[in-house]
Amino acid sequence: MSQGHHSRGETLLFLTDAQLRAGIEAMFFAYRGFTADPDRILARYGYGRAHHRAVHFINRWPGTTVNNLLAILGVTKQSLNRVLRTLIEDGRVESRVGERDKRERHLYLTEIGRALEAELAEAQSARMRDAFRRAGPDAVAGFREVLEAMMEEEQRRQFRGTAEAAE
Amino acid sequence: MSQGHHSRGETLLFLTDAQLRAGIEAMFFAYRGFTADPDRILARYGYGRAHHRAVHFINRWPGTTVNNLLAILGVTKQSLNRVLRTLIEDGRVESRVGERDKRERHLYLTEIGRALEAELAEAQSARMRDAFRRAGPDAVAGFREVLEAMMEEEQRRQFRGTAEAAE
DNA sequence: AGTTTAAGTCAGCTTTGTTGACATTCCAAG
DNA sequence: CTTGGAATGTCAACAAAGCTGACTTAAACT
Repeated sequence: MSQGHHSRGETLLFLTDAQLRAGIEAMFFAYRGFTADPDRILARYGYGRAHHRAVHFINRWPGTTVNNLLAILGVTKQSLNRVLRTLIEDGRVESRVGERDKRERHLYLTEIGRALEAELAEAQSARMRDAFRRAGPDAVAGFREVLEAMMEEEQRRQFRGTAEAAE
Repeated sequence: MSQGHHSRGETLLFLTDAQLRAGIEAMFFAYRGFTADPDRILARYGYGRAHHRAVHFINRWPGTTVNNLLAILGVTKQSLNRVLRTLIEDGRVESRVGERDKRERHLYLTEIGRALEAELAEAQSARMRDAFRRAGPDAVAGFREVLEAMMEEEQRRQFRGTAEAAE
């Protein structure tokens, strides 16, 4: 059992198995809380988490192509397509054939699509804001650092892209 | 955008939409990284995330009953049962009739069940340890605080239970 | 004796992932 | 110019893992 043996001049962390396991369980429980509010809203519309993710990232990058979205979401195109199809049928997403390259489809939220996105974002932001307020500014910075360090390399690059585009 | 502004007193935080959205996306990407390694291992055994969760918590609380596990995992018994049945058939989990109350089944990992758990835990811990080391001790404390604040009330109580039992 | 509780089963449905096959479009080599 | 391959997106079918509802069995409680 890895005794967290301190060490190094720099990091000097006692990381026992118990601490790591607590971190793992915290991720599990927190992620459930994180998705709970949107899930309730989505259920009212007959949507699932996959719809939420699509709507979120289309809102984030209007005009993105299906392929772009695939790379961000990390699912197969067939899986994304099903979700996209229902959103388009319901008039929440618009798919425009590319002008330069007609193979591509550019995706946009419609008026009611934006309304849905706003409703979901507000619910999720409220919980995040609450958690941030309770934990305080220093904790928030640490939270972000650890999460970023936990991503796969490719996701980290994507995240940095979105995060700085956000400022 | 979003100047973090540190007015103290309590926790005055300026939380812009961009900051909150970055937090939301960080959770999304980090959770994917968090589950990526175990997913690869599970696939080799023909298991899924549901099996991982069951094995994790049975290891955590040996002798726990089916009902306990249901409360922790937050799924229906039909759903859990399917997973549990395959784990028992494969000889990774043992189900013992309760001595005090014979209606109950107490769950334990077998030798090979513990081996699987250890393999999964090691992979997930490695990434967590790495993230913790890179982010540093203060960041880790913040990470834990924010995650705990993000859980639903009931999950938070459960987590505190597991976390302190861990120390 | 009658009710409640714990566990499990059967059936059927939904969401969201997967592969495989296929149509359309673009582009570049011949 | 044509043609063959790569890129993009769609359709079909299947699997994992959630869900609800109805029910059984055994044990415990009152």
